[in-house]
Amino acid sequence: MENKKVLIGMSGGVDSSVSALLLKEQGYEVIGATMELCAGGTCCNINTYLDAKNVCKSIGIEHFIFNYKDEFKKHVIDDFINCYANCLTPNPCIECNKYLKFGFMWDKAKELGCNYIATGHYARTEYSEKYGRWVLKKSSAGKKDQSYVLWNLPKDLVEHVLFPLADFENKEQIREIAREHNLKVASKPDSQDICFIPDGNYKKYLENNSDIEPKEGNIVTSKGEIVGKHTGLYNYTIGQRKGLGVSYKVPLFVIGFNVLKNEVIVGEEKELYTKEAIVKDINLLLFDKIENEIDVEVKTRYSANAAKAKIIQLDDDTIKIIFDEPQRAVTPGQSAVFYIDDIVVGGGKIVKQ
RNA sequence: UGGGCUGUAGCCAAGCGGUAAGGCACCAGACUUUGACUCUGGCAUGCGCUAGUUCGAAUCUAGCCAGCCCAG
Repeated sequence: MENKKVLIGMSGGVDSSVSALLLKEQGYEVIGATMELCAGGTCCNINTYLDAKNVCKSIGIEHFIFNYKDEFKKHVIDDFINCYANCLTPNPCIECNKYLKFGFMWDKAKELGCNYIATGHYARTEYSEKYGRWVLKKSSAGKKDQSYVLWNLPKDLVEHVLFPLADFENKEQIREIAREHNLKVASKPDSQDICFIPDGNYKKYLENNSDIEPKEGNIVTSKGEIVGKHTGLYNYTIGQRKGLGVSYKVPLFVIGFNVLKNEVIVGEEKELYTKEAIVKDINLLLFDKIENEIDVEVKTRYSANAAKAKIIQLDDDTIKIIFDEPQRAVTPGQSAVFYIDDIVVGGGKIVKQ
């Protein structure tokens, strides 16, 4: 008999609550799990647990709370701090998905005898005849699609992952379902900031939680002209325009850093475009290895449009991207995710432009 | 001290007699994994100062002040 037991990660929000409900309606044996990740975050306050527990109670499933604070600190927060300390712009959600949701939580699922793990992400998994394997795909949600933040989940896990929201096109439909079933979280606002920095003030967070210290320096143009002062390299990301406090003939954007001289380098918009990029720490989902150059579409930021490009695997851990058209603000630390049609080929972390 | 030039919002800058363009910065809102990008909206009753000419002046005139350049 098929094992239809699934552990679903529940954040106490609308998406994961409705996901649990849908799985139950589809005949799965559902267990809800809420991860305790950090004290005081939007993901981990007392209401989070209560909301999740209440939802589970009203749809009639079991609910557990698991403490992963240490793991979260080690794999997500420390990485986040490290990135900023090295002038990289991190995606903490990607680390959290890889290590916590689709790592430790999967271990827990197996312990509980589950064959599946589920989350409320807007993404899709399905078996592809063409490729002869389970694939991760974009959801129907268009702009809300979250396949980008899932590129780093373990390849052999794809067939054990369920995304009940795969076919929904917008969040209103999901809220509607929640209302129909009288779930109290139906109107809960979307989360958006980084969960462990609820006020969005990551500058203050870094200063209070790491060795990083504000160290003033010059803002210089690519030609070496000093145009202003910065408040510490970690406060800036490539492509940034606002908050420089520099007035110039044309808008200036951050185009790079000179770590040795503690300088932020700024330039005009056209200086933000690059034709090539190198990514490391790659994870390939669709193929085991990329033999030759292949044509894909690449997203270099969560909200960026996919751009046509060729990718070449240089070694086990490295891929070179050559864009058909130069791309704006390709930023070290961010993930590049490759797609063929709607299927996630894989991805990697951008190391240099 | 003579000669020349300049003085418009935090910065750059149009206007050159008809009732203050624009860009940058900044602020607010939308969007958002990013105080990122993008979008939308806001931002000089006043044009170095003081008099005058005029129906009307940032625009013309006089004096003054400040800065820059050249000469000494």
